[in-house]
Order: sequence, then structure tokens, then C-alpha cells
Amino acid sequence: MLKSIIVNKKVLVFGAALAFILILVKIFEYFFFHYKFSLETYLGIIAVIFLILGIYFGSKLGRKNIVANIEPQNSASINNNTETDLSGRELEVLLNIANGLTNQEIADKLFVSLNTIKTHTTNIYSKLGVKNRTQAVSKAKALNLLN
Amino acid sequence: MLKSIIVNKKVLVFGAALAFILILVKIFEYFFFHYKFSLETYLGIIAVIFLILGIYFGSKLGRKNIVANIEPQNSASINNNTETDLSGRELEVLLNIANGLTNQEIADKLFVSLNTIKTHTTNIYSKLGVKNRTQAVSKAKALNLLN
DNA sequence: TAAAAAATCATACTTTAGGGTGATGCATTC
DNA sequence: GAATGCATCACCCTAAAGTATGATTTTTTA
Repeated sequence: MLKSIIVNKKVLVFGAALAFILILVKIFEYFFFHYKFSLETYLGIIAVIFLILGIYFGSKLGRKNIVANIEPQNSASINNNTETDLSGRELEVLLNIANGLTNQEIADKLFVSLNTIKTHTTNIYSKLGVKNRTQAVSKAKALNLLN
Repeated sequence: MLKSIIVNKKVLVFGAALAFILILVKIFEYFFFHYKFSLETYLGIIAVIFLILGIYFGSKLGRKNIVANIEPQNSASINNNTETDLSGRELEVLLNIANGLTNQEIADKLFVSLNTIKTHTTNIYSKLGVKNRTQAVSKAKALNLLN
């Protein structure tokens, strides 16, 4: 049941992507064909666009796997307090903070904006009861959330 | 430094992808053009292929980031390099940094000025070959200088 | 399916960190 | 006694981090 729902969602995304492809192809056909692009250029553009599109969808789909990969590490944690429970994304950000990455670098890595990372960090600090990243790392290690 | 590496990685992936695109386009040109596919079909195939390619790369990229995050945690190597030797005061500052204190708090604690702490931190980063306090803590732990 | 939680992003602002440069005093050492 | 290393401090500037507020979208869950 749950699995089928997930599968259905993936199918939906794929279906939407395919529909999007057809639409884009049509648009390209009507707009770009009036210009004298070489076929190579034309195909290159198409390829690049859909490659980027694919990377976007791919990284989005891959996120589920990432969270699933991280969670087992955190299950070793002793503290199950709901108050201090971090979401998957927050843990991911915290991990990168612990590795010394700047917010901008984390944003680039996770393909999101700097503001999103800032929001995450703020929430992390709030949940951990700390006020900066070094304290967060220190606290997380004390709570066995890291290492 | 770290930023440039990350950027270079992305550029590399993108460059490789583009090179792959060109190769594939050529292959398509030589092989498929003898058959009489309609342009739409042709474009559709290209689009689907590169979308899938993109999804593959996208999910792979996401997964690699995580692995890169987790790996450093296991590499608790013991390094006694003289190059990374910190002075007594610098170690003291580093310890307080690891405990999440701000420069101002450390200055108050050690009864020196904020500027002095800043000078110490700059020297610490230089000696450890890092560029901020979180990286310094991470590196110091890896070098068994802390904990 | 509706509600809750998680993830995303923006804008504007303040604070802290970090880089560069230069300087002083005080030991130790060659 | 000149050189070196350490600790101290100042000023100026840029970059990064953090706060507050409000919002949308997606996902999960009851």
C-alpha cells in the first residue's frame, strides 16, 4: 500500500516529465525552427535542457535514498526526545556543518538556496538549544547524533 | 579553496556531460539518420535519453555528497606533524572554540582583547590549513588534538 | 481527505567571523 | 645582540553567520 503509493508518485513524476518533454519539443519545433540553427546546435540545446531537467528530478528523487542512508547512523542515538529531534534534512545540514562547510557551500551541495540553509540552521539551533554552529556540533556529539 | 574544489567538481561533471552529449549526437547523426524517423520521434528519443541520463547523474551526485560527508567521520587518523603544532595559547583558544564559545566570550574568559583572539584564530587556521572555526575543530579532532 | 510537519525561498536586518596590515613587549636562542 | 617565536593589541574592511518574519509547496500522517 505505502509502496504502491510511492511507486505511483514516481510514475506520476515520470509521466509529467514525459508530458513536459512533448510540450517542450512542440514549442521548440514552432519557435526555433524558424531560425537557422544547425541540427547539431538544436539537438545540443535539447539535450542540455533535458539533462539539466533530469539532474533536477534525479537529485530530488535521490533525496529519499539519502535520508534513508543517514537515519541508521542516528538510530544509535540514546536521546529520543521529541523536542530535540531533527528532521532528515536538518541532520544532513548539521552533518555538513560539522565537516566545516559554510552555509553557501552546503546550499550548493544540496542544490537549494542559501536562505533555505539559513532557515535549517536556525531550526537546528532552536531544537538543540544552542546559538551557533560550533555549539550545535558540540551538542550533537554530546547527544550521539554525530560520530 | 574548498569552494573552488566543489565548483571544479561541478564543472567537471558538467563538462563530462557536455562532452558525452556531443559524442552521442555524433553517433546519432551517423547511425540513426539513415532511418526515417520523424523529427518528433527523433527529438523525443533524444529528450528521453538525456532526461534519464540527467536523473542518473542527479541521483548519483546526491548520493556522492552524502558519502563524502560520512567518510571523514571514520578517518580518525593520528598525525604528529610538526607543521601543525599549535602554541599553548592557540590550543587554549581552539579548545574554547570547540566548546562553542564566540571570540568575544573567549576573550572575556582569557582576559584579553577580542583582537588578540582574532589573531590567535587566524594563526590557528593557518597552521591547520583550514579557513574557519568549524573546519578547525573538525581537523583538530582528526589530528587527535582534541577529545 | 484534511491537518500537521517538513522543505523550500525571500527580504531586511544585526552580529560575528575573518583577512590584512602593522605594531609593541618579552622571552629564548643562535 | 640580532633573530626568532610568542602573546598582545589596534584599525579597517569584507564575508559569513545569525535573527525575524512571512510565505508557498511538498510530504507525511492521523
